[in-house]
Amino acid sequence: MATKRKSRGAYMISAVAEMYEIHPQTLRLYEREGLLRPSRSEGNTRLYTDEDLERLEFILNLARDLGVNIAGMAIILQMRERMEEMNRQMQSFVDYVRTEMLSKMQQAAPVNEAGLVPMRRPVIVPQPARTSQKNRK
Amino acid sequence: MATKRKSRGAYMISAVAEMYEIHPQTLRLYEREGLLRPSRSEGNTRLYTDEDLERLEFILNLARDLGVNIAGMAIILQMRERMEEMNRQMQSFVDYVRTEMLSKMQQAAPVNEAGLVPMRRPVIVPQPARTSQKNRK
DNA sequence: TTGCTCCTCACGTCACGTGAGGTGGC
DNA sequence: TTGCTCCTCACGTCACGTGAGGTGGC
Repeated sequence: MATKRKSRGAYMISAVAEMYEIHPQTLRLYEREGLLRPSRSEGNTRLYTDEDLERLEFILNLARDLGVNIAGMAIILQMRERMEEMNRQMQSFVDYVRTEMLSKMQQAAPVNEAGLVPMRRPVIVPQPARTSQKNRK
Repeated sequence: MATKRKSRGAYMISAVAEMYEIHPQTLRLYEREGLLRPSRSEGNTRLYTDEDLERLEFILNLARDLGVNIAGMAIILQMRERMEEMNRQMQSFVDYVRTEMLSKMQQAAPVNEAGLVPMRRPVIVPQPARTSQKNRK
């Protein structure tokens, strides 16, 4: 399951099926249900990119290890994307505040940088959403 | 489904079953599977609070309208809690930054408050997680 | 007693995964 | 031609929801 991919190519369905020990029909099923969207060759053959495979690994974790059905996987994938977006916005805001406070402070009355952000500020450093639910119950 | 509750009491299983048109056995099933945790009376009778019912509404939305199975619901409920926690932390950080910048600024060189937070700052006001997935495909 | 509660066991239905069968392009 | 691809149809299994049946306390 922790299979690592190195190349940047695209994989045909039988290669993916073998890598993940999954039936080709199941891959087609997941696509029909909207969980995966591999591109197609000119001859209409599915081509799975590394990004597709990362998504597939997440899906297989939900399906096999956790027993989630397709409807649940669709929602969970969507929530995962929202959490990742929230993390990005949070990080961008934190970065903004750091630089903005720094420049404002120095402009007003120069202080050493460490003093600008008090050590007792709320801990908000976001843990990436990633695969963390795997480790819970 | 948008049933509103006003009282602050606790409900026995048949009352909840009637309110939500759900079989009492299904409520017991959801509890056995860990989705709901109603308290019990001294005589061991389940007592559903308003908080339990809010959670039940969310569960029924997932089960009936979206077709999510129990394993999926458990994960989605867990992710919902994490998103709510992230929103709280985000809001607390925003509040902190506002007050802290305000005080620092005024302490350094008094300015009108509107000038402290530039209008072009990143938009990060978090939409509450709530039931928003309902409105997406 | 009545009408609720608790529990366990069992069944019908449906979603998911998989297999078969037939087609077509590199 | 061989070995892949595409597709549809159909079946077995299992989870979910529900019903029955028997118990006990307000």
